[in-house]
Amino acid sequence: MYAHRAGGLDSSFEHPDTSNSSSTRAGGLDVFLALEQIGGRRSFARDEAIYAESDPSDCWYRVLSGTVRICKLLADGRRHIAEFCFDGDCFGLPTSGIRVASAEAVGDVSVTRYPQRAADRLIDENPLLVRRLYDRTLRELTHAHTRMLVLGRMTASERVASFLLEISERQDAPRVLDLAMSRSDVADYLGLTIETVCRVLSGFRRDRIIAIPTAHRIEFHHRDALEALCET
Amino acid sequence: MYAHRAGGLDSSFEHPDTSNSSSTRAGGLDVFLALEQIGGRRSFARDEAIYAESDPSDCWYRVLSGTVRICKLLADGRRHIAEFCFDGDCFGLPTSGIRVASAEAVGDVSVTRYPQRAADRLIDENPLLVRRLYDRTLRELTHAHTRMLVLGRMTASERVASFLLEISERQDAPRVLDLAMSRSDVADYLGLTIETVCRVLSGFRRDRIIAIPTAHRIEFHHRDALEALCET
DNA sequence: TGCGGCATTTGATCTAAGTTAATGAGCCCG
DNA sequence: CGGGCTCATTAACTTAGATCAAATGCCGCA
Repeated sequence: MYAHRAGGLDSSFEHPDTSNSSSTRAGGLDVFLALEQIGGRRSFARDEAIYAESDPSDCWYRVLSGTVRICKLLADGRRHIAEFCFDGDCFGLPTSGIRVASAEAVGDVSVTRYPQRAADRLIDENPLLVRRLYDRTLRELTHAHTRMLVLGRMTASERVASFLLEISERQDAPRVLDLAMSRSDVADYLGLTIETVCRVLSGFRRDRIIAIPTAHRIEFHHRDALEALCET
Repeated sequence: MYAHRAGGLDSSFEHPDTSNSSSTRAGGLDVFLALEQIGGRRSFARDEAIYAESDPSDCWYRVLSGTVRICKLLADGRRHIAEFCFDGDCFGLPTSGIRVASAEAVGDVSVTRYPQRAADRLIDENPLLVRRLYDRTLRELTHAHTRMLVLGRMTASERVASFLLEISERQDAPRVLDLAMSRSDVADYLGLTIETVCRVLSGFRRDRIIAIPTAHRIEFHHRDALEALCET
């Protein structure tokens, strides 16, 4: 249930033929190359804002390296992280003309920036591309539904277990996991507090399910125990 | 923050020209009419399953009347409702070939059923239609992100307030609200228990924010108090 | 190498919401 | 009309996780 790739465009870009769409192949790779052309590269330092909530939304992004967090805030400062984006993931796609969440660099990050107008033109001209974007978004929606189940119905241990497994799958790291984000980011992603995240991790270590050589590195010793915790 | 329409296809169908897409108008209404043609009508009784988790997924649906709930279950029976679908909302759009959630009739429901293959063919032939579906899904994703914030970071009162406002906006009922769903559905939608939902509603009534003439009818007396509770 | 500051961890208490249990209110069907 | 459903409500008590508080450890930098 933690298995997914939130950013599907990456694979679509590199291997368009793996799509199960029955779309015409006319245009082929050119479409995606063209999209790459119109993107400009940007870099952001740790904790820097890529865009803020309520900013006008005139472009979207794709992560080249590093990790990005998508955040929503409540008036009193409570924070929720909707998503972490890794290499190849897209974020900031337009819904209305206004950002409904902010995007921040977790560590140093570089991204490709796609101006909305140019991308829109390209999208309108290339049915295949919309189809890809559509399929990708549908997959993200599925992931969002899984996240809701986690946030709405899972215990602290189950949430942390599902987080570790999710990140390890997305980073394709079955044995050791390097977490770019702080405990506070993890807590805000899981709807918990820093202290609870620490306590659960310490518990897993005590039970020899994981090892924590440094705060940001997790070694999996009994992945099956984590999997058992978040069985649907 | 509760303002949205999860099902955008309804308006797209009826008023395609309100789209902000710069797509060619070639084809116009015909596209949507064609989609309507391939749909067949189905009816389901209260609590009947429209499809189940892990079923093969070969069609999708649009609500004609009644309310549908999209559910996910954990192994031990804990339930989460990802979404309620009302008139005009679409559900069950394909992500993989397997259902990742079940759909059930909250009350008596009638829907249009679109066979996947025929709809896919139509979609591939009509860029405009994909574009609409894409925009709609993007809007749903935004709604999902808001729901995550609710589930991850809001208190019981805030959750219930945001629920009442969300449903009242989606049903376009600013003064009185007829809830098709049970307290248990509401609880599973909000990540709470039945008892907590009752307690919060009773609290709102005690504070004269709402009246509850019958269990399934809510009258708004101080909508602003509810809005204040879920200010972002 | 040692110091300052921040992030993480651990421990002690508190509380919002869950659990358990009893009661009330519709409402269907005989 | 009335008994037996199910669903909703209210109350009493418990608890998972939050909050508050205090180490501990680690990393950058002089």
